[in-house]
Amino acid sequence: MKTQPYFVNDMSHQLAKTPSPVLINALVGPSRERRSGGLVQEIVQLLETDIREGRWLAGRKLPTESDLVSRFAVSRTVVREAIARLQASGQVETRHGIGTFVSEPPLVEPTFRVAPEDLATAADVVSLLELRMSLESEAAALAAQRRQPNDLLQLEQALVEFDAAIGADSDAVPSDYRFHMEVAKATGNRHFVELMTYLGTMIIPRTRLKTAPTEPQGRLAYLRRVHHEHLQIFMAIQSQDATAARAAMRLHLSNSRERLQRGQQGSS
Amino acid sequence: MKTQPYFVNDMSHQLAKTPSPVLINALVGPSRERRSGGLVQEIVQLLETDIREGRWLAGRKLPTESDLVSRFAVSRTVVREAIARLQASGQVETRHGIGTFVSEPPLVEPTFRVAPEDLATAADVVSLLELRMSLESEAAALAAQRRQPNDLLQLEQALVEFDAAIGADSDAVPSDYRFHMEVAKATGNRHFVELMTYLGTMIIPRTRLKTAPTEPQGRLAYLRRVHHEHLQIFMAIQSQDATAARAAMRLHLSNSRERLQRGQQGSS
DNA sequence: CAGTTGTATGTTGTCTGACAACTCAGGAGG
DNA sequence: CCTCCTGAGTTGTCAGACAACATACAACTG
Repeated sequence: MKTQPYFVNDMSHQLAKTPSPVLINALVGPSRERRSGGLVQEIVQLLETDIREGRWLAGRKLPTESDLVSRFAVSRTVVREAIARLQASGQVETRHGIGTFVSEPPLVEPTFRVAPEDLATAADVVSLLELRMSLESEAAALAAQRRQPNDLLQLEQALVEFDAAIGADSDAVPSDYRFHMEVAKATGNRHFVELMTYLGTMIIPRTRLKTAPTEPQGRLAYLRRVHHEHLQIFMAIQSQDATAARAAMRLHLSNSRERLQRGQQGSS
Repeated sequence: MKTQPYFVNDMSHQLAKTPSPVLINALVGPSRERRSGGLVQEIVQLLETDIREGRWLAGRKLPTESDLVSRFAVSRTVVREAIARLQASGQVETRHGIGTFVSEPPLVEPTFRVAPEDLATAADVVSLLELRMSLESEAAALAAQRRQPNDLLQLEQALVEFDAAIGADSDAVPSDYRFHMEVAKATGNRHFVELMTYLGTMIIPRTRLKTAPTEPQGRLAYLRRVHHEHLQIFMAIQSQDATAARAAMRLHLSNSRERLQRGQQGSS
């Protein structure tokens, strides 16, 4: 205890300001006794709840910075950083020389998502595969009815690509994926494409894990079968036979499902 | 010109500090000649691009605040507010007494969404309806295979509800929606339920607009037909006839589509 | 009287300097 | 060897000042 740490001795100002956080905590409630995670965080939460509960509606609302300073008994620095956080999260908007305004609530768009945790077990993947079956078999039927010349071209190219990937012993998953995407595109309905794209990004990483540990000749036979099934789908689409296309796609995917359920492979 | 405006005369400190923003702009390039939207904003953008382009990867990375102060020739206030913004948007994370760290990229979860703008025309709604057809016809088939006793109960209840709504001349859309949801639930596959829920929130507001302006007796006949179609679906599910369930649902929805395309009504 | 200009006031933006709290590494002392 | 203390580095908070911007209103001008 020979030397006091650097600058401690003059405590006068500290005595003047220490009450502040305590005061806040008293107002907030007995919950956060000691500062946890910073003063700014506290202020942010207070302001957020005020906004969320509509105490200040959209429009010219927030008190001035100096108001907040005296209300919360913190320095302007803290108030400003808190406001900066609110700005960054889009809850308020401040205009130089005028004030800070509550912005319209972002109106959280509902979306369809599959949580990655929901793909942990094989059963999870199967249930997603069922969704794909419903989607893709109908897509195949629509594609058969509506395919344009260019669609056929793209499909053919995807088939060639897949075949080449088999021969080159390279990764066939991308070409596989592409074929299915081309079918979706051939429907002429954007929604099929977009939903397939989403499901693809969700599933692909999984399948790769499972296709890896397979003996070469087993893999080859498997890929040939997949290619053959793709071919059936393609021919049905080419001849504009919606029913056949639907059936071929359904067969293809239900084969995948069986393989997956047997715990072997999981590509589409 | 008797009194100078408030505090102008002493320019000494101003001369000392004015160079800073200019200096920044010189470094950044000739683009933003005059300050536009605040210094903080500038720094935030600079830091963001540095992060996005991986100049500092995840881990202990960001220079200290005083480093940034001298690098950008701005005050620590600005640097701190810039960092506060980055924190709020989750790009960095700072630990008291240690430093500021680039956090793992938020890994923007891909999602499936239908932009409201994409539901403007009747054709848009039809293309979404096609998605529903693919989804729900398969859902009906799966429901027929797997329905539990409780599922049948719920379906029945939805039918009764719909029938009551017809008689009471009240809004039948919710009960209609409920029936379709119950079918999805009966699949035992969460994904069908969730996707249907999403599509429902997306579509419902539209259909309501179109079903409103209809003459009463036309409305009655229409609802009776819908009810009958629902009944067909229910019976197929009850008797575990997957094929019939699929067909009935397909018929139901393609009827809806035709009505919609004729520009008459748009309920499911 | 009407329109413009100047002024006062209030607001947010930025700068500066100081101190406080926290963390870690390294050395003194057991 | 282990423990504790110290010191240096870093972020957190405070306080006060000045700058830039916006608005209302009085004063001036035609």
